[in-house]
Amino acid sequence: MGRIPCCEKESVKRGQWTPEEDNKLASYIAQHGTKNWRLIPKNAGLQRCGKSCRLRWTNYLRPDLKHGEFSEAEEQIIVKLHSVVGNRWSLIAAQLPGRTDNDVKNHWNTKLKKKLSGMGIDPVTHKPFSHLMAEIATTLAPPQVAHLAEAALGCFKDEMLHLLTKKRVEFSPPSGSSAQHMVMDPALQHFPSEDKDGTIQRIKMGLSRAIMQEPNNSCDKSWDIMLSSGIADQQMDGFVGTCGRSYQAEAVVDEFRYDVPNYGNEGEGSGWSPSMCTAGSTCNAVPGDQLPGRLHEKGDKDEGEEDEIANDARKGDGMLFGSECVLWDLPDDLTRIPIV
DNA sequence: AACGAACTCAACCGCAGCCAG
DNA sequence: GCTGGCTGCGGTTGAGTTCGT
Repeated sequence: MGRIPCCEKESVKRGQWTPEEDNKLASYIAQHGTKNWRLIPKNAGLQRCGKSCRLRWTNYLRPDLKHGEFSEAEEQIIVKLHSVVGNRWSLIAAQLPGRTDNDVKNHWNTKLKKKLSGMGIDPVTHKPFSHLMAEIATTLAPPQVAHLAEAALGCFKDEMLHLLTKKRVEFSPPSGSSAQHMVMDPALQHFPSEDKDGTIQRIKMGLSRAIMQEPNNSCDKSWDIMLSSGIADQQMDGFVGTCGRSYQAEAVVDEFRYDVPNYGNEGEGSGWSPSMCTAGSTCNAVPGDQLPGRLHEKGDKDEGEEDEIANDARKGDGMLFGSECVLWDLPDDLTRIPIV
């Protein structure tokens, strides 16, 4: 037994609302309120489905709605809340007076997701991509890696493709860098980079290769995933290097950033908050320890040791230091990946 | 100037949860 | 406790607009 439809599809109008329809709906609701959406179109003299009326009212006609650009403060709130509650748009919108869940959802999908991706942060987990790559390559046995890699590929594919196809980066390792010693599998160098299928194939092959390799140098492996998949030289703009391989590509990070007072990006963007870290992530930042996207390992290092590693990282231009791997041209505390 | 690609956002769809009977 | 109807929610679509070549 199927559900009865909310209205007869043949007799209802669909698509854009006209000003006349808006007027009818708004004036009816002003008089009678929003009780029983099924009856509203009938009583208001509209050839619309009740659901359509409700949507029109809640997303557009409600007098308390704010129209226009999202402010930076609103964007910060969305990012912070999304890192905690995920795609619970109505919950997020409830914290933004005058904004609807549809507004928030659209803004996230069209703007904020791309901004985060451009910063090298996975908009799903709010962790740096590099951290996720490292997790894939280091923490699991090959059969599990295969599954996780497949899942991750699904999550990132769109962002990767977007960046890959939007802007091709000329890739020239700085002279004297260890990058010059890097050998790339020739078989992987000839994928047609503008072809989406080719791109997907490259990504998949890179992941497959990483899975097949011995897990003796996990940091190299995470690099190889990106390198052999063709991501590193085309898409990973702003990638400074990893594990003894140092590169400098054109930074793609735009005006939006997790800004950190006293942290090298002074004066840009607005404040970082530990709440931007995903719930359940490795982030254990506390107020006063405001480091962007930092991969906090509770109790893994004492302060002196941390400082030492941080200094080493600064000196070393993206090398492998002790048990951590510096992956991104972002503030170094953001990018240090503890190697499991 | 023309055309195609990319982007935006209003609207739709279908599922899930809630609640009254 | 079960059923049916209503509402809310999140994902998706597509028309209109803007941008790039």
